[in-house]
Amino acid sequence: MAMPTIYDVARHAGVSPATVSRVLNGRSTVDAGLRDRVNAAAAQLGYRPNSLARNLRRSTTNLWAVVISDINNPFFTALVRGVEDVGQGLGYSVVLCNSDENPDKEADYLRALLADQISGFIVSPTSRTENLAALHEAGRAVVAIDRRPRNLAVDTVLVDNEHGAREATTHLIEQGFRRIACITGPARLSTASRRLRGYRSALRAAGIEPDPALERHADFRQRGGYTAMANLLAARPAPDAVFVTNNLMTVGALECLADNDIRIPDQVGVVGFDDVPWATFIRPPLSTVTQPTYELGRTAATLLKARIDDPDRPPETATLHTTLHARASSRRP
Amino acid sequence: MAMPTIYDVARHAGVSPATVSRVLNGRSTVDAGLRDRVNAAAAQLGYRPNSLARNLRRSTTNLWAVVISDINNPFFTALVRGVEDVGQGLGYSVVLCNSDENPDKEADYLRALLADQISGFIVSPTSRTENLAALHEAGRAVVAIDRRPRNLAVDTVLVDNEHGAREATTHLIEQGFRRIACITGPARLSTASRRLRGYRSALRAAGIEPDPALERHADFRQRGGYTAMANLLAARPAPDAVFVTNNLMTVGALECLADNDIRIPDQVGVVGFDDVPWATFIRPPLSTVTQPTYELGRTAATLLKARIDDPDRPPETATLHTTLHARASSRRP
DNA sequence: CTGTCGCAAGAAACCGATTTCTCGTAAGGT
DNA sequence: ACCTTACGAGAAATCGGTTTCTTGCGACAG
Repeated sequence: MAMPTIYDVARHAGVSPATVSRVLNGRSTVDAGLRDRVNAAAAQLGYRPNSLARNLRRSTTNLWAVVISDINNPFFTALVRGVEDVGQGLGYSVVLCNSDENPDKEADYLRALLADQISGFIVSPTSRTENLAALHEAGRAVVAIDRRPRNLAVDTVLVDNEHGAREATTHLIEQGFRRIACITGPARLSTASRRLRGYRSALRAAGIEPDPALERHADFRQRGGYTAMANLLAARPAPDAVFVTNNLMTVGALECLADNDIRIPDQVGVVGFDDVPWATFIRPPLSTVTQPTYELGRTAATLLKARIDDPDRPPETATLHTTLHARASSRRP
Repeated sequence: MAMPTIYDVARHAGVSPATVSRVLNGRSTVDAGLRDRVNAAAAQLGYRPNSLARNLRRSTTNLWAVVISDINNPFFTALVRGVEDVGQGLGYSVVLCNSDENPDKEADYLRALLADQISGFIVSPTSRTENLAALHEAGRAVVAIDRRPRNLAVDTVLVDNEHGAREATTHLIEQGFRRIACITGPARLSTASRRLRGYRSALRAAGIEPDPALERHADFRQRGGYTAMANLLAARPAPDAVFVTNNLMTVGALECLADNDIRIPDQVGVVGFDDVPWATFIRPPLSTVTQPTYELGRTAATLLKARIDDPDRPPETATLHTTLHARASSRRP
């Protein structure tokens, strides 16, 4: 019932607890005979070290916290999976927290976790940088993911948002679309503004002046995408294509187009950012800019480990690349 | 830089650490003047108790572990969110583990977590019950979710799988479909077998003898659903409808039908188990049996708390209800 | 033969809280 | 006025490990 302690093992092997600790951690040379006796005793009793006690003494833990902004978004869950797989391999467990894009909730979580001796943080930061800055100043290992925190030099993992957006928009232009709209996220998030910038720069490169009447900021969720699309449909002259900068908003936009019996791509061409599992089998198949989500998580975890091992290394930004999958939703007949 | 300890607060307030502890936990009566001084000192120093030390002394933690079998499945992530929201309200953090439907990986996780003084476990068990049984025998609070563990009396949260499946199948029959196929999950999982049983019982109730040639066991993933569907299409006479018992396999089945240019519901009617965000806007809209996923998580968390507070209460099984959303994919023209 | 050095292993301190034990003071009863 | 009782608050033990300090033994050099 009660777990055996290191004292039980010591007594059982006829040595001191210090020696047991030394054997189990392999830090110091111990007589081979004693070592075997300790190992045998530990095995026999089914001893497992109490990590609370160990971590209290070492003042660290084997926990990582991942704070994401929307647990309902498959983008973030795939990312968590990447983090988890790497962490697991290195002996860390992952605590998952969902900030819901709410800076106060994020602050609550981080404040609580700060007291928990968590050894590393991977955060998709909300707009308010102070939360992350506080962690960083407290000397904790921090990696920002998906979004670039303003005015804060921490390790960061991003995708090349501007390039991805430019590629998507250029593709629409090449297909002959001219009045191309863009539904992007909250202006305060770098992800949203970079993608918007890429969209605009593609238009300009093709000699089309970006029209503010065709740009919408929504909330990166399904509902917001629906509303923004409905809103765009009322614009005159109406857009003939739309570039939607995340997966959930793309779902909303498609739902809106379906509700209004608008044919894709004849009446409106569509390209979405982020992959979705059903992109290929809906009719028409959906064109997407896919991100290496799982790899983003793995990269963040790797950077976090490097930061923990060497807190003084200069901060690094890893930028991964997106891939355009052009399918029928953006193809001019 | 270094976090202040209870000794710092005590010194600052001119009292003993014991008194600080008493004030902060509100367990005992303390002179109002001292109380205010302690609170002021704690606030001024920004004191947060070190949870490692607290938990070591109390020999418990404020951590819950949720072990799910597929983090890529939105069903499980919605569920985790329900757990997390309740846990957060009660002061628990949630550690997320992904067993990937692999009993060995599950065993590794649970063994590691057992040493971590985790105070509660919510697990969607793989087929091997021993892992869960070990936890239970070690006296830990455990709640099984989504699947009923064989031969193990622990708190369990389920949906009424048999009823949901019967309702879906009956609906297909009422719409005039006759050769109704079923793609279900691994036979060893109660979820899969119960849904299959509900399907069969609906057929029998309508005077149709279940045909083994129309039943397929796959792996609850997209790929498996695709293969099973392809396989079913080769059956002679071919099925005129299919009931798919989870969301990811439904995606695979739909993909397969699309690849083979099979019209839904004219050639094959479709009903899926589990909701998906895009059910309403694909053409035709997808009929689904939805589960109250978020509520499942909340219920599991509530049961877990009750179990932690009273380890001796008799095990309880909560069964939540599914809802059939009949849409165009299952409607005979 | 003796003094020094190295090293293995036990003893004890420590991490930072909570909780039990102890003591002193004030209140209340006779 | 004195003795008992209650209670508030400090001292010290405790949780279970790790790490530093100390000790004792054997080896080796002078």
